[in-house]
Amino acid sequence: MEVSYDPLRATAALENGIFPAGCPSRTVLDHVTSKWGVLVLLALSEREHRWSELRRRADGISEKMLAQTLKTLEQDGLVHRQSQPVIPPRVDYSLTDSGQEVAALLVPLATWAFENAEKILGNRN
Amino acid sequence: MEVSYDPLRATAALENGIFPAGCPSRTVLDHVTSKWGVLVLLALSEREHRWSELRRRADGISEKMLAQTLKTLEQDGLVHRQSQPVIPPRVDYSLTDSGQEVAALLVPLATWAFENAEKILGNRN
DNA sequence: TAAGGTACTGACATGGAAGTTAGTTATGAC
DNA sequence: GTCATAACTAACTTCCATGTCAGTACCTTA
Repeated sequence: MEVSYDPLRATAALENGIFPAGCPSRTVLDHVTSKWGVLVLLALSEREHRWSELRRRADGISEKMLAQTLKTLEQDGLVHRQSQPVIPPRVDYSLTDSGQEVAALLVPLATWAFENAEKILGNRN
Repeated sequence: MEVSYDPLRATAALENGIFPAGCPSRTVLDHVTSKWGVLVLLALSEREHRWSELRRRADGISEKMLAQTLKTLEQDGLVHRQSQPVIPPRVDYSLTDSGQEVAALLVPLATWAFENAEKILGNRN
């Protein structure tokens, strides 16, 4: 998968007023940068996960929030849900092509946060 | 400015359990991916802005939220605040080096959101 | 026989994020 | 003399994201 990024179009997009309030890009941005959305996308960027694995990987998430987050991302076409009719139930979640695109952009961001966390929060004292 | 990104360290960071709950990276990530934080960083990635300019650029933001967001980003050492002792007051905000680093990662994300918003929210019907 | 894993859903509660309104400071414009 | 402006702060309120708890269906293991 290749993530294409044309700086000219980027500039055009951000040029005047950035995103007006209520514009769809805001909604999308909110979904993918949401507290739990980021973590789920990051986990899935590595490999497919099943429900219970995600629950452990996104440390601290409640079941309700995991369900909600996955539903949103699935509706957005970023996450693919595949349930197998077995007992006990087994559901696998993976990224769609679009999902892979965002995840690829999210990973460097998370890495940056991880590497700079100390320095940044250190300023605070 | 060059943003260095070493995929090996990235993998190490994300390898086990991603970010544990309550870990500082989560806080940092929350700051830079917050609803208004993203918009402010994007605006400043272009050029220095004064308060009232940011207020217009981050369409829909309240004064309270702008103040709060800027204060957080300033404490994090991502945004530099320079006030001039003139009447009426004039305060300019710009990115620090760290700020430029994150902003550089945020721009492609925002661009992606902008370009894919229609497609993504279109799924929804 | 009862306890536990799996993938959920729904009702209810709450805390923190966000909005609203008003006030401040000092000056220049009318 | 009073209105506007710029960049805020503080108090109060509202609302939504999130948490908590309970329940479901079916099977496996102890």
